[in-house]
Amino acid sequence: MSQEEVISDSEEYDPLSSGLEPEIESLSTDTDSRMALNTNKAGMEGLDKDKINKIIIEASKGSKFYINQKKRQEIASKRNMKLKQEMERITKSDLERAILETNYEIELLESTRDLSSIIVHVDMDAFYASVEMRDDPSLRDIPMAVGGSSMLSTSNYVARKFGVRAGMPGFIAKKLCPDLKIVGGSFDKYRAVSKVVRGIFHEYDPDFSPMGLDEAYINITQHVRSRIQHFLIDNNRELREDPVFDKLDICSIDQYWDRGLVENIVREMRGKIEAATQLTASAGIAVNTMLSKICSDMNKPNGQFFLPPVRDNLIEFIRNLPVRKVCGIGKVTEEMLKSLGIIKVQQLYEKRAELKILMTDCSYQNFLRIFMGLGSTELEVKSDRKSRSTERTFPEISNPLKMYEMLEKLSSELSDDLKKKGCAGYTIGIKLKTVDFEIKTRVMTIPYPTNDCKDILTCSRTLLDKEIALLKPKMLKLRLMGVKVSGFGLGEDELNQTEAGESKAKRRKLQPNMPSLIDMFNSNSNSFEPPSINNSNYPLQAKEDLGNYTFRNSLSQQPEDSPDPNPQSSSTCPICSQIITGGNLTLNKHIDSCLNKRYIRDELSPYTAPIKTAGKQCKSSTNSQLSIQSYFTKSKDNNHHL
DNA sequence: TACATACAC
DNA sequence: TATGGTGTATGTA
Ligand SMILES: Nc1ccn([C@H]2C[C@H](O)[C@@H](COP(=O)(O)OP(=O)(O)OP(=O)(O)O)O2)c(=O)n1
Ligand SMILES: [Mg+2]
Ligand SMILES: [Mg+2]
Ligand SMILES: [Mg+2]
Repeated sequence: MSQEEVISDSEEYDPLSSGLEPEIESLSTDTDSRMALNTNKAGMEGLDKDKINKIIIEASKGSKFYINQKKRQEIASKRNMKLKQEMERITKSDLERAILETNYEIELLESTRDLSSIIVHVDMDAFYASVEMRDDPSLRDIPMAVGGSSMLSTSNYVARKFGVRAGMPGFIAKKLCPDLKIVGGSFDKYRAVSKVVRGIFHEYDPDFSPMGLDEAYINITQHVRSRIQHFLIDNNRELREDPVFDKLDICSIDQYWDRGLVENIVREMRGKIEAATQLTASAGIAVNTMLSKICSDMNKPNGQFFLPPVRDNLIEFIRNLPVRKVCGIGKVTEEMLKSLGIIKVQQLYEKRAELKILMTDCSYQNFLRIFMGLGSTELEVKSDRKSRSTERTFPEISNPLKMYEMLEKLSSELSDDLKKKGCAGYTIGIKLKTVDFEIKTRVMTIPYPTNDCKDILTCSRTLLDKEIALLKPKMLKLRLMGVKVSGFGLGEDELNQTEAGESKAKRRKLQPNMPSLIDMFNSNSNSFEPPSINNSNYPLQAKEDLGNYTFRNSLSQQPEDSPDPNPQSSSTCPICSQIITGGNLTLNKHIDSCLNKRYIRDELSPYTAPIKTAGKQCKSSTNSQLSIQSYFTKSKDNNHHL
């Protein structure tokens, strides 16, 4: 039972935990949350977590990945301690005031409660794995997963019993389950299946909202109502025999939330999916997206769960759940809340005043809505994509020439993709992941939108060169590179349609006369970024295929072009463009200080979980401050509404 | 705007 | 031997 006793033999000496902050360290409750098995998934109930985690940790220990996870965990843990201390320091009077405020906000929110919509969340069971099992019967009864030895996309339910799940490296999964069969996937196949499934969703709600390939939110309110209508008034005999009405006593359209009817219709939809694809789906039925999403997991696989549209029912339902079940609350938020003593949604409610004081308004509002069981009752119209990107993991690269080659491939891919989609953006970015799993992103904005391969390459090279220069004399060792274009503004099609579009288009019409990026770099006139310096002293072996890129030389000097400057000369800081005199030592010191300004803002990084998940943005709380104030002025006269 | 972080699938 | 790829939202400066 007592874990302290069990782990004593594996306890490590941790230099970070000695000395300075003994009381904080001793309070640490979270040591492995980032590495441990995440059982928040259907089919993973009742596993021997301790045994599985031991294997996972054992297989991971000492790896660069593990070290990085540990580091991040430490940061989050410290942030959580501090948060807890802040909570303990809240004064009684502040708390009382916050309770009054929060109760009033709850009351306002309560008045927005809408139980009228039937929101269904449908999600395919073990999607990729099920497709592969369907197509290869030998996989059907054995533990299997889709992916490779370094990463699994998903696993079937047999494998989940061993702790094997999506996002787990295959080689670790093999340790958990030596008989695990790992098969490679084919995205095209899943996309094709998805198309079929979406066709069925469309029959029930033309405005359904897909989330990824295997799931969607479907508002079937209208479908059910018109189905009743036809059943009641249509003289068509076939419709009168609509089987979903079997043994039900439906005599009015107002009975559209009838449990039997709604469940039959959802069962029918799942049946159509299975008939069309030989794959099973599960569904959740509730009054909003937040709840229906949770419900679709309740009876997985091949099941459905109906949450009655009754306020007290759904509040009881949600409050008994661990906060982690809620979409948008992941590992980090779970741990953060745990440090405040919050595990179940009920405790979210009990600590509402503390949360109001401690959290940003956005997070706090989100927690309010969660414990009240509120969510989106309308599905959002699919909004345009805001960015496109491509990235790749590879065996370590530390030679910049190889990095350039990679950027070239990525830029070309991204450019093709952008052109195919007919979009172009002002902002070009790169993503780098070092072999230590540290992630850097760098972006630059240019004066006109582009989807041109050369432009993307030029910019991404500039950004990369800057990082290389910055890190010198340390070597940049990468395991991943990526390129991204964002800031689309208006797409090509839209440019000439709206009025705003036209004026924007006009502003961009200087394009024909606008110098190309390359020209801008060459002329060095008023360049939007200081010219990059690549005076790194890596061994740069000339390669045949470098000749293709005439702009390469204009972009950044080759190492021999800019040898290490005279130790006494002045140079430009690649970060702030300031001119630094006094040789390399001074320059490096300056760069270090710039680096610190740039990357080390705060010992504790902010807590930044995204709130928006599915459905329409909450229209509520546009002016909660005003509401609170009006409450206080009002409450002087009548505070009975508390 | 730029960057890091968290989350979903 | 080995820990993914694509996209969005949020906090801070
Ligand atoms: N980290 C992840 C999670 C999921 N997927 C892919 C594979 C899944 O099959 C598909 C759908 O994701 P789900 O979360 O719905 O998981 P499954 O459908 O596999 O299982 P479940 O039955 O729990 O829905 O997305 C992925 O590539 N990487
Ligand atoms: Mg699924
Ligand atoms: Mg899914
Ligand atoms: Mg969650």
